[in-house]
Amino acid sequence: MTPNVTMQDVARAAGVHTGTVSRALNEATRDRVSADTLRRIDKAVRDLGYVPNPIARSLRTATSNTVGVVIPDLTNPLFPPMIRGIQSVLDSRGFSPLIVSTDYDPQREAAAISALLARQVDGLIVATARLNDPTFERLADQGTRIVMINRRLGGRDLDSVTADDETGMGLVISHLAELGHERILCLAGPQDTSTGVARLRGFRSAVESHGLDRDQKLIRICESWTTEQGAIQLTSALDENIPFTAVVAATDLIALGCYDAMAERGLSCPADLSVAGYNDMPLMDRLAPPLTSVAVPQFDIGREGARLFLAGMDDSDRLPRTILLPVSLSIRGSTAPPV
Amino acid sequence: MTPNVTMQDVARAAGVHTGTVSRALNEATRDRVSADTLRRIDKAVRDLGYVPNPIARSLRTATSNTVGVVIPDLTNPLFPPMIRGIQSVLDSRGFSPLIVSTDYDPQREAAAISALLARQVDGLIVATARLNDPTFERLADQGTRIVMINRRLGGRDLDSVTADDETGMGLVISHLAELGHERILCLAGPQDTSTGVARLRGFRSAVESHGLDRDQKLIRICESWTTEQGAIQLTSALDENIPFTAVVAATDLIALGCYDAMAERGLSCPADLSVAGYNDMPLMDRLAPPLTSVAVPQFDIGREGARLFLAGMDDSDRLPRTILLPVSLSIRGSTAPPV
DNA sequence: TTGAAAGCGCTAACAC
DNA sequence: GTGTTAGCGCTTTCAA
Repeated sequence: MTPNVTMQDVARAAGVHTGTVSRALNEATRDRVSADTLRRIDKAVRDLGYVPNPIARSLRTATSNTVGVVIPDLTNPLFPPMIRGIQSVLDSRGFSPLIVSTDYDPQREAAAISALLARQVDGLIVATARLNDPTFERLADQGTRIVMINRRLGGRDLDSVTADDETGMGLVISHLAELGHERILCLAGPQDTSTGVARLRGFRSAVESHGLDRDQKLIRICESWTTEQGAIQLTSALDENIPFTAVVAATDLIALGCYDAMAERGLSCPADLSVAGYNDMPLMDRLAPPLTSVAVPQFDIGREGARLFLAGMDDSDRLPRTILLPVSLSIRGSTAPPV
Repeated sequence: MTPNVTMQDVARAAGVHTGTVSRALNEATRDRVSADTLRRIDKAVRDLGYVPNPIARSLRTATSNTVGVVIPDLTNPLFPPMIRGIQSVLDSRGFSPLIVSTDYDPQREAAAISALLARQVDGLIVATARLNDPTFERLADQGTRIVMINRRLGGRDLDSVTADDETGMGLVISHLAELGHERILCLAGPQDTSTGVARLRGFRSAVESHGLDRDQKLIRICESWTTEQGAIQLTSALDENIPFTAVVAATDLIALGCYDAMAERGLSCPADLSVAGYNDMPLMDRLAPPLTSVAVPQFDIGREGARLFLAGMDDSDRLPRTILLPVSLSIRGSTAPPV
């Protein structure tokens, strides 16, 4: 690889000892070195093309300047912008993200987390929280720095950054109510996640406050956040002949499944049924028809999550913070007045 | 964090020395330890919940079981599936990818690569190659293991996995020719990349072999692989009043730009103009209209790239291999006979 | 087959 | 302000 020039070499070239070189190269201790020595060391570093070995540093300091980023699925367009947000903050502080994809599988998640901890990450930014999973609280108790993004835990809250799901759902329902819809089908997400629960709660309270039909049959829980589940649930709702004129999905992928189910039945959107999604992922504005959706600030979620993480690094006993980011409604062609 | 149990602790518990523990825990040297000792060590490991510290291991062995993955843009839907492919292979061998996003910026790329090398990655899987960039050849000469995916280098070829771009472009042109198009506009990609060049070459030779119009004005080079460039280039082609009935874009994003430019002019696709993309990214089948595109095996590109990487790890002086993966054409609503 | 010992490159007490 | 010293946790000669 690189011709390994070590701190020893620099020390020799500058005529000082490695301890001094270390001090000179460290932001925090740099001022404890005389200006002249500093100059000689800097020159030696440049001349030799010295680049510090972070492995050795990590071994000594037991910190790795590395943070594990736990994502359910990299190919879900929701997450890449969050990762970008995370990287934008981490880069500026010399931290590197170690990204793992868990495929929504608790087993894989556990394995991935063990691997990350073994690699001595300085903490975790986690987008896969489930409500009744003690894993992260336990880790936090053991001193692992953890920030939840996208979803929160059930019990004691750790640092978290999520979008305001209840409000978001309220925006959709207001919009549909204004269009004149009275019976709205809700395809809720898995209820073992904070987003699944919060969006459903938002649906319920908005339906109530707008005086819409509160028929329990208008609520169906998807088993997963997938297109397939969206199609299955809408199909079976249609099969049951429950009347409704609009459907709001807990996520854009579920809404895509609605498109599929409707296509299969020869139904057209929004003529036969209005459809709204959630998250406003990239490309949702280009679908046929363009999807009305709640826009969540994906990049910002990542960015704020990383900031929270760094803040925690700087001050270990801060109280956990819960950040709720604002959402907005992107109104498009998939929603229209009922016929 | 974790109550740090070290190899020392295991050695003590098993009544042996650390050297023996090390041998026992290493696949390659495990058979040089007696069955009895092995048992005691394994028991101690379990009892104490010992997990090896890869940092210390890396410092000693100068390998990190880590590979840098250099991606231009994580939010480009083309890349996440490749990363999945990479992870699927790396996981099984205990390697971790270190993913960096360069934003198509050579400066950021250089910085990212330095950081990766400093972190002692065992090599690089690179999706950002440019034709006349000596960086990677130089690194390879210095002994860094490198696999190019998605794009290749210009000169001496390193290990690489790409899709068969010339053939792919041929498929599109054949399709359009069969529909009856004779003047096809090509929005080629940047010519400093192998994909940009190969797809344009494929266009030229297919146009020739089908006896279509070879007007040089029907070829325009985009400055970047972006929606914006697609819109700009199509708009200016339309402004110049060059006649054409179809446009083939070097990439789906460029094709999306064509959709935008056409919308702005009130043109409709495919009635006024057929449009074809390249890569067949996720969701392209759901656009309005669904985009005809060349499907490249994104996951497989990543997977084969990672395999090549591991093969190189196992046998340092293999000859570089160039893998060309087959493509197929996804015919959809954006292409139709000219009117 | 196992033990002893050295050292990967760095940081951090502690002296001076 | 700088040198000295002692490791961080592991692997790998070399002997026994």
